[in-house]
Amino acid sequence: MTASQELLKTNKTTDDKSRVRLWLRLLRASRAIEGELRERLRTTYNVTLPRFDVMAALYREPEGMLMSQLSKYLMVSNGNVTGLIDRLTTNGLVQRTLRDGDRRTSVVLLTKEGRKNFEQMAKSHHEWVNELLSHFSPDEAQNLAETLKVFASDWEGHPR
Amino acid sequence: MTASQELLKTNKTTDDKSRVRLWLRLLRASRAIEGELRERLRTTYNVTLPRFDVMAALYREPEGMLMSQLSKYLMVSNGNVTGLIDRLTTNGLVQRTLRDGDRRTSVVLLTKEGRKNFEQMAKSHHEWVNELLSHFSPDEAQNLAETLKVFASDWEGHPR
DNA sequence: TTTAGTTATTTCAAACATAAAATATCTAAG
DNA sequence: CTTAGATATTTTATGTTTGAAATAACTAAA
Repeated sequence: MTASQELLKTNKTTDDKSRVRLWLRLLRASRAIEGELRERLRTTYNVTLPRFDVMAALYREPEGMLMSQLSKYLMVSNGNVTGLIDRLTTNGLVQRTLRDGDRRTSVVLLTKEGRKNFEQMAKSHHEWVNELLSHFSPDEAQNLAETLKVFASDWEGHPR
Repeated sequence: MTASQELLKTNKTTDDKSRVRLWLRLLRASRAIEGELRERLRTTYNVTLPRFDVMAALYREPEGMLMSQLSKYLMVSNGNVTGLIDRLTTNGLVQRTLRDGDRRTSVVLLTKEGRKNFEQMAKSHHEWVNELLSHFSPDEAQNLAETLKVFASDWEGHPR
């Protein structure tokens, strides 16, 4: 075996292991942060993480979003969004409106109460994230975020 | 306002935004990868991701694990593990044994069929992860993994 | 216009997940 | 020995999530 073949083999192996390890670390990191945020949202605001996520998505779009847009943006199934919106609607935080000429679609948006409610939570959420990621310097955070950008663009369109 | 105060303020702001952005990217990345692996596991092996995760954990411990160890390692609740193990047991992939002198605990381990079954899936899983993370070079992957190590150590013990 | 195919959403069944309460067992202080 | 507290697991109620099937509405070709 030549030196370059040896190098190639070595790289392949390192490669394999390092990527799997990276994936496991990535998964553990997000589970840890997600779990902590979930608990704080629950104890502080009596809200679940999925509901917070929905409200965060809707807050960014004052004009509202289609169910399918929400589903794609949050990367969860359509049926899942239906249930979440149903429950948020029951609580008066969200409302469905029929605005298009398209009667299949319903535009979902935060109610006034929903916006007010979210703004409070968002402030805490913001601080918590900064606390939980305080290990990273601003520069590190920026670099890391840039590195992870690929996924957003590469896979955005994947239908579920 | 002095120059240093200005700088401080600027840094604080950058800081805030970059960390939140990092968290959102991290979350999107793991959701994207997780979703893809979930689908491939389902279509190829007719297994759910949570069950795969349990089997992966047990595979690393031929002597078996306690329910509480599993729960902590996978970062999910106790009750959740009970259900997963129940279903895996029904399928003959996992078994509970009473080995200790402690009758509260049950040691869970893969059956022979479970091990054989997992080994097949693990091979594909390994390849898939390498494919899905192929955007990262081995060096990048290694560095990134090292960077994310903090979470494993910082939060490992957090009870849920 | 009719209708075949597409798109948007909901419904459904099963599984997954959480948090709190219940159960069972162990441990150790008195 | 008794019992108060700790530990390990399961049970329960509620909510989340998926994937497939059903429903409803739109679009465009014949």
